[in-house]
Amino acid sequence: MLKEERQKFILDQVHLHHRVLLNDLAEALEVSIDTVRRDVKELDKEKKLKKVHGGATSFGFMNFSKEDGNTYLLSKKIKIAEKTVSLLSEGQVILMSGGTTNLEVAKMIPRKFPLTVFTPSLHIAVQLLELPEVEVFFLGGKLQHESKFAIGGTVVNALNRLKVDLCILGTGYLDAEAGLTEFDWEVIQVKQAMIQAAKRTIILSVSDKLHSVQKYRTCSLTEVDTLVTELDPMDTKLDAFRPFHLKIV
Amino acid sequence: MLKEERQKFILDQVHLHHRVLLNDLAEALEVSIDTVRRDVKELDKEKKLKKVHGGATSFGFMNFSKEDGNTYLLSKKIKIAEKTVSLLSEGQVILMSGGTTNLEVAKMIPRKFPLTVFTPSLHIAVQLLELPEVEVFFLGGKLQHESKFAIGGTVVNALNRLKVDLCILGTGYLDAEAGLTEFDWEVIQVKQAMIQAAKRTIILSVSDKLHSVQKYRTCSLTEVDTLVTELDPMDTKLDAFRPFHLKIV
DNA sequence: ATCAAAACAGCAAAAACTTGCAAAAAATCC
DNA sequence: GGATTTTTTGCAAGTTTTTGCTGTTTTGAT
Repeated sequence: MLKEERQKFILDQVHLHHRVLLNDLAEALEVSIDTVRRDVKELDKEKKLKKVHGGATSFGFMNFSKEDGNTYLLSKKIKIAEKTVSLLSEGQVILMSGGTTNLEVAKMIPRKFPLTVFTPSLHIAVQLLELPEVEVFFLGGKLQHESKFAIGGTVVNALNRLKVDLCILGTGYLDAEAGLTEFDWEVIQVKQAMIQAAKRTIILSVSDKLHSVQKYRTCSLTEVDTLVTELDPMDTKLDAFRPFHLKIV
Repeated sequence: MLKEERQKFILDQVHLHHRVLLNDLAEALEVSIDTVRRDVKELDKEKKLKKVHGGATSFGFMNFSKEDGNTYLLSKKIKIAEKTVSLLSEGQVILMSGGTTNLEVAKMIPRKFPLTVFTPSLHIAVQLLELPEVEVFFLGGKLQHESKFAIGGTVVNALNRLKVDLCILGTGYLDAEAGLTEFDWEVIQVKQAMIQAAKRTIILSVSDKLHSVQKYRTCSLTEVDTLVTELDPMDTKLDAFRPFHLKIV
């Protein structure tokens, strides 16, 4: 294998997952950790990535720069993604909806973490296919143009015949009274079926979206098992959600 | 063997695989490693490729642009795509398989050309979603990691319940005797179901793939209605395919 | 403060590269 | 055609690069 190939692989991985561990790289590339270390050092010198203790990250990652509001939001989502991934177990069969937060979860899953994932989201599917140990099943149906999300009877029917360990709902607006709400009725149908098909449901929400209500209701908070935000679980902003039997992470 | 031929071969290999090892070249060309080294050094000086330790890479190798610098093949595929699009009618319901040639077709469809497309290929689906007038239905199933193509019983079942105007088969190897062949058995199953579900079938093939045979057979040429290549329909290279009731475009 | 993991520095073996050179092949000239 | 020049090719000796391993130091988390 050429050094250039190795470095390209490393760069691809960094861009794909925001961060990588040297150990994982060494194993994936079948070279010693020293070689990977040297490669990363070089790439760092060329400003292609940022070397950190134990691994490497892409630029803009963990950059809490105030000027760029987007990176700020991104870091919140990454925080959520980290928490979410830590809730997964190897070999689980899970459902994942769409949304950028869920996309971060997909990016954060370790390279050799066996999993079976069903999803109606094109973006999620594409991202997950980067992971060799993840079996990806796409829930086919009519695709929405902007969201790249599959909707319609086909999806719901497929979900009705499914029983999985876990459902991870990405997007969505959250409110203690109104529960989980959406502005798209078609998406509601799919998400409801997803919740039904799963033993446990996790919802991910950046704190900005808490206490906001949309047109249609997906479910009440009692149907949800776990809530993941970027906040400390003890944060007072989350008090409104404590009356439900939620595990707050 | 002439030096010129050798260097042409080297360039072809680099363009095809984006990288080559000097050792492989020396073996393939049956010359000493020094000769290859000198050739590569020359080509590097002429900026035709980039010499690296142990081999050579094409330019843009490190640019993670994904789009290959396979320009000569690409131009053929674009030619095919143009011809194919001209065969479509507004409002048709069609099936599209995967492959880079079909991807060019998807890129070539005019922005306001109403169409309904069913596909098991992630790449094709993503591309088609750029077109506001195209309704995209994804045939869900288990996704292959490299090809991003949905396979398995779910796909085949969905196809069995479908009846569309047209099926456009992208990849695949073509031979007058052997018919349409593939190296992946799972993909065969899906393609066969696609052909069954369509009234008419068009196959796209760059002339390089004509007269090549793979392990498994998708169908015979009698089941196909139209063959699109980048060649002139009267080209003698296509003579072998005329005995069938094909429309050659 | 402690301890395990990660980084570093130095070293040695293997692979790749360079240079110089001579034989072989090709081109040129008479 | 034959001699001569030029180019090309393969080989050998010496140099550089790459890589994995050793032991040591640093780092980060508890």
